[in-house]
This record gives sequence, C-alpha cells and structure tokens, in this order.
Amino acid sequence: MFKKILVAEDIDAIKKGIAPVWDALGIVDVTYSAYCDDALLKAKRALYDKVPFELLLCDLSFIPDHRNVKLQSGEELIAAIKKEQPDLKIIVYSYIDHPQTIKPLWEGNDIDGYVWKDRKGSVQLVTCIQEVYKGQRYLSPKLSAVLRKSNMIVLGDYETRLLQYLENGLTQDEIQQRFETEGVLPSSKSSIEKRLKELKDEFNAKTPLHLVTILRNLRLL
Amino acid sequence: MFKKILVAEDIDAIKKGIAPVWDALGIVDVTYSAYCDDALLKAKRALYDKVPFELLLCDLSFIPDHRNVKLQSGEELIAAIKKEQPDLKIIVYSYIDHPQTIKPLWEGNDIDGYVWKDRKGSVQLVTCIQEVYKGQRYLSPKLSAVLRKSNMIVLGDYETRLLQYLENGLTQDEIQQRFETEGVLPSSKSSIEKRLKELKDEFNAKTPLHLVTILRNLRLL
DNA sequence: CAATACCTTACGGATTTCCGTAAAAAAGGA
DNA sequence: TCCTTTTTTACGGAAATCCGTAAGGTATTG
Repeated sequence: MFKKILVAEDIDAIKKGIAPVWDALGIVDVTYSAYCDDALLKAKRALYDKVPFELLLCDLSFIPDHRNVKLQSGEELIAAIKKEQPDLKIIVYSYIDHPQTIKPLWEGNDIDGYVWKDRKGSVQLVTCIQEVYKGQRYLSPKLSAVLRKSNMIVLGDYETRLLQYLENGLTQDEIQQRFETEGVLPSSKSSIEKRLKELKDEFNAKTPLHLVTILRNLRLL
Repeated sequence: MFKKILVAEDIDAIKKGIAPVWDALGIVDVTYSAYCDDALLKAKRALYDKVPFELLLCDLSFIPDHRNVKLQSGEELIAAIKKEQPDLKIIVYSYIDHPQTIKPLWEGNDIDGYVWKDRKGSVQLVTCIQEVYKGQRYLSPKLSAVLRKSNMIVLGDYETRLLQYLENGLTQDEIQQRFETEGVLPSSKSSIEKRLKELKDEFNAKTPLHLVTILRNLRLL
C-alpha cells in the first residue's frame, strides 16, 4: 500500500472525516494542506528531500480567503504538481459531478481516480485508493455512467469563449475585434453570427440570453 | 448541554468529520440522516414518542439521487420541522456563503446558528452549539460581516418576472403581450425598455445577457 | 383646485442583431 | 493537378434593441 500521501482539502470536517480511510488501509504518513499552494510546496520539498509523496488526494474547489494564493483550484494544483513529479498518483475527491469538469481531467489522463463526494463517497475512496495502488484507474460508478453516455456534448473552446464574451457584455463587433487581436479564428462578424445561430438552433434557443440560460442549466457552461 | 440531537448531512465524510465535536461537548445521543425526508420523519417519530430532539444540525444542499424525496433542501427541511416542533433549536452547517441564502434564514429567526463550512468550520461549530445551548444565537464571524455590510438589494416582483421572460427567450414585444394578458403593470414596451435600462444602469451592465450574468453572480436571481 | 412631481405610454431614429445569399478561401479526394 | 466540399468572409435588408424626447395620466401637496 502507499506509504506517504498528501491530502489537499480545505474543509476541516472532511479532513477529519476521511481519517478512517487511512486507518482501514494502514496508511500512517498522511500530510494535509488546506491550500493548493501549500500542497505544491510540500510536494516539492518532499521531492527535494528524496522522500516524495506517492499519492495526492485533492479536492477541486477551495474557498478563497485572506491568504494570497497562486493556485486557486484543484485543477491548477494537479497541473502544477504533475510538472514537478509526473509519476505521482493523483485522486480527486470532489462533490462536483459535471461531466464538463470531470471529462478533461479523466480523459486527459491527468488523474488516476475520481471519487464523488456523495453519501457513500468515503467508502468508494477506500476502493479507489486500492485500485490505484494496483495500477488501475478508478472512477465512481455514477460518474463513469455519466461519462459513458457519449451524447455528452462539450462546447468547444471557440464557442465557450464566444459565449463568455457575450456574457461579459461585449457586442458582436467588439468580439470580432477581440478575436482578431487574440488571433482566434474565425474572427469575422459573419462567422460569429453563424456559430451563434448554430448554437441557438442546436439548443432551440431564441436569443443569446435564452441560449446561455439553457446551457447553464445543462451545466455546459 | 444538549442530550439528544439530530444531524441532517448527506456527505458521509463530513458526518464522520464532525464526530469530534460531539466528543468535545460530551453529546452521546446523535442521530444521522442523509436525507431531509428521513430527518423529518425521525423528528416526528421522536416527538410522538415523547423523546424529542433538542437540536437539529443540518446542511442546506443535498445531492439528489435515486430516492424520491419531498424535501430537497435544508431550507425546506427547516420549514417543515419547525411546524412540527417550533421550539427545536436549529443550526445550519453549510459552505454556502451568499447573503441571499443566509439572510432570510437568519433574519426570519428560523435558525439559531449558521456555521460556515470552511477551513475552520468544525471549530466554530463547537462554539456555536455552546452558544445556542446558552440561549444565544451564533453566526460565523465572516458571515456576520458579510450580512452587515451587504446592502442586500432584492429585485422586485416585476423585475424578476421581466428577467425571467427574457431568460426564456421572449422578445420585448412578446413580454408586453404577456404582461397585458396577465394584467401586469406597467405593460407597455416603453416601460419594459425603461426598467431594463434602469437595471442595466444600476448594475453597470451593457446588455441584458450581461445583466443576468451579473445578477446571477450576485445570487439576486 | 391648481401646481408639481412622478409614472406610464407613444414615437422615431440610431445601433445592434438576425438571417439569407453569394463570393472568396481553405481543405479534402480522386 | 483539378474538382468537390467545406469553411470563412462580405454584404444587405429585416427585425429587434436601445435611447432620448415628449405627451398623457395619476397621485401628492399646498
């Protein structure tokens, strides 16, 4: 079993709540961080000291507080820590169940496990850690079902950016200019109009506001 | 100290994580429910058996799953349980920190305490329970600061309805017709335009979509 | 009752979005 | 390479919005 693991989790109750998991698995050397920056620092230090962590268990959402932090989310922590220690096993333990969040992590092979923080989450966590230790990947049953459903529409980068700009109050003209300076293609107003119309048609939306409302409800945005 | 308490919380890790709180306070009789409906049922049963709970600690968000439930949120549970047992002390333990959510609960005197599920949440929880036992009310410091300074704008009925129609993709013409048939005044297109402009000015929004985005972020919608 | 302020409505022009058509450019196939 | 298909862009008119102005209504106050 893993000997030395790192936990990045900000809610203290959860930190205490998963202690039984370590007992069940016989893991003694558990280090906690309530901040992503802190977790990264500890991982780097352990690596430098030649006693690296073997597993990172982390949340995705971290509440911002008075501390100035560079890494604001679990995703950023994962990306940063992978650069330092590419072979580190990573398990996410989060209550986020949106395919849009999970899919890039899971299919990008950034993580070895994803456990859904639900009513039975900490039970699954034990299984997950065991599987990952054996070299397998593990995804909570409910979530793997969600991901399997291949009708999982994910908005492209272009569409997401376009809609974000609209949400921020830019006119189509302004978006065109932005796209030009940013080198986003296609950048013409015609294309912007066309993509927007395609999206509206696809989701049966009558106006951009209607479209965004629908996409938000579908958690696609 | 309280002798018999009820906890409504769906995340199992948190359920385990707050166990030290009961130890610290010497509370032995703790009943857990992972569903609001179940919690209400247990409270009613205890009342019927003449051994009522003295305190309810509950979360606000509950993950929907296969179970068919009537009460979908902590707010609904609180409202329902108050009807059965008006003198029951209630403490909310949630990571929700939006004034719009907290204010109605707090100022409506529906609850005796609200603890923010943050990095130090379970420490505050101990204090909170002690205060509530002494007959005081308790609010996490950060949240009471938020409540004090937030000038808490609440949108009127008219504005809410107008924005809802816009979100549903209606044009201003269609909204005017709807208002006429529904007897909502003022119903003229001019007035609709004017209110919308006023809202946009008030919140520094450039477009209706921008406005709705801002209001959603402020949890005013 | 009159004067005032405020709200509602009507209207018109400027701006923006919407939508179809068609040309230009790029990508793909034989 | 040449041809076809797809994508991007340009353009123009229709529709919707945005915004200021002004007229009509209602309530308030002295």
